[in-house]
Amino acid sequence: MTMARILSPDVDAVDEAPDAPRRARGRPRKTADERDDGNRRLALITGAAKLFRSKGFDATSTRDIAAAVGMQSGSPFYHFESKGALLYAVMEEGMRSAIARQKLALDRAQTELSSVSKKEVPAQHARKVMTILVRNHFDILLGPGSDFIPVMLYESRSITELQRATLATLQSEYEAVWVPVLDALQASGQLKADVKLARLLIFGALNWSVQWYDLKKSASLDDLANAAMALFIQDKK
Amino acid sequence: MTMARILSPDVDAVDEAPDAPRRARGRPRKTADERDDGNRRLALITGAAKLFRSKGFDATSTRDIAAAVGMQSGSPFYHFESKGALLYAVMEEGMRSAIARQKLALDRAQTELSSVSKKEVPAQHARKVMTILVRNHFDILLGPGSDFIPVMLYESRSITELQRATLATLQSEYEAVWVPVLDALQASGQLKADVKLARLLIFGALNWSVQWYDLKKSASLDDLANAAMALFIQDKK
DNA sequence: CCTACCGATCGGTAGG
DNA sequence: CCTACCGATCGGTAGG
Repeated sequence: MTMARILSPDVDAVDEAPDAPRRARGRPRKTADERDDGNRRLALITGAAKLFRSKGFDATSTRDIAAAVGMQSGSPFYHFESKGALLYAVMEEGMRSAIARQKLALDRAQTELSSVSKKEVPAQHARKVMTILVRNHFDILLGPGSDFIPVMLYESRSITELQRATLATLQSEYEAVWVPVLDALQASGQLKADVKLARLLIFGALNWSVQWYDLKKSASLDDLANAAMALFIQDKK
Repeated sequence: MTMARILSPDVDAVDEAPDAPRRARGRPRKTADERDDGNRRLALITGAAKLFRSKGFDATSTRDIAAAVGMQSGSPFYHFESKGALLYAVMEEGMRSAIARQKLALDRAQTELSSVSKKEVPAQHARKVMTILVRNHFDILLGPGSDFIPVMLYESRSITELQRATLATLQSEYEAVWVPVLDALQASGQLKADVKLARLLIFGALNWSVQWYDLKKSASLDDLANAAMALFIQDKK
């Protein structure tokens, strides 16, 4: 899990500072406390994400969040400037994690695919990559610990324009991976719609699943991914 | 516009009551006032819809709504029991209007289609009907006065379970029209995915457009509908 | 991190 | 529908 490192780079940086004021050397307690600091921050983000997703940002009080991680009502503000800063932290962490997971999924698939058929028909290759991307996206949206991205998708009204702009950069990074794949699919006749609109519509279809998907009911994430592929991408004949 | 009648059936019913207590016969002022009552109620719903869509339900105060229609802070509660009741009224009106508009669009298309080709290939027919449905759906989501359905789609967390259940009935009515069309498209090989999942994914793709569609930018609603059709529905060859 | 607290806002109501 | 108002809740802070 790279979450903690991504979340609070500053904490790690201070860890080995040469002239820490009143920190006795070799006292393991302090070190434990510091790591705890990061954990508390992370706990707040995780707890907030869960509540923001289920109740919405506005309907969640900072007291709710504090209680969820076993703090008193004022304590979250020791870690975050404001409720909005906490929301933004959830979203940014969600995007960084999503980008990392997408890279990982592609790398994993890359080695598998290339070992099977080094020089495959480009159209077939594009289809396989697209399947990986879709399946991974469903995992990010609906899999275990999937509160961050849904919060980002459905609560972006509550962050500032500047924060939205920063997030947009990360979102572009995430979507950039899809563009050449969609281009290739269109070039081979497997995707008929305008590529830009197709991308928006496809993400809509996937992202909306947050509204209706129920783990306990029938369809698995694999089923979902297969249905989405069958719907969007035509067979190359 | 059938909105007013749909919204407050009770008002119309009382209008001709034989023994209205202190209402002088033939005083046109009173009649005007009563019609105004309906207008105020409708104004509240319309104003609330606009605010709920742009700021969200929780972030909109009943004072905001009152101000938007030129009332004092407590006055909305003369027309609605609670803020939640106002939200629900927006949603229910949105669904009833959407169902009515969908029927209208289909009727209009029906006469056109049948005059051109009385006995058409079923596959071609299904495709045309689907195009009508998609285009109409975009109109409901993004066209003029399109605040009601977006509010219903994105604020349903804030209504009660019972209200959600009632809305679900209306939503089923709306979606029921799509089912045979999708079945026909699948039967003719123009739709490859599982029909139920396809329906959910397609509605997702359409509904998500609320998040990104910008009237001022490039694509028209026709463009959108065409792109969606090209993406989901394959050509019958 | 906790305790104690503040100012602001909010949904809603009584009484006209 | 307006005026005046209430109780509750909320984000946030000071001071330890």
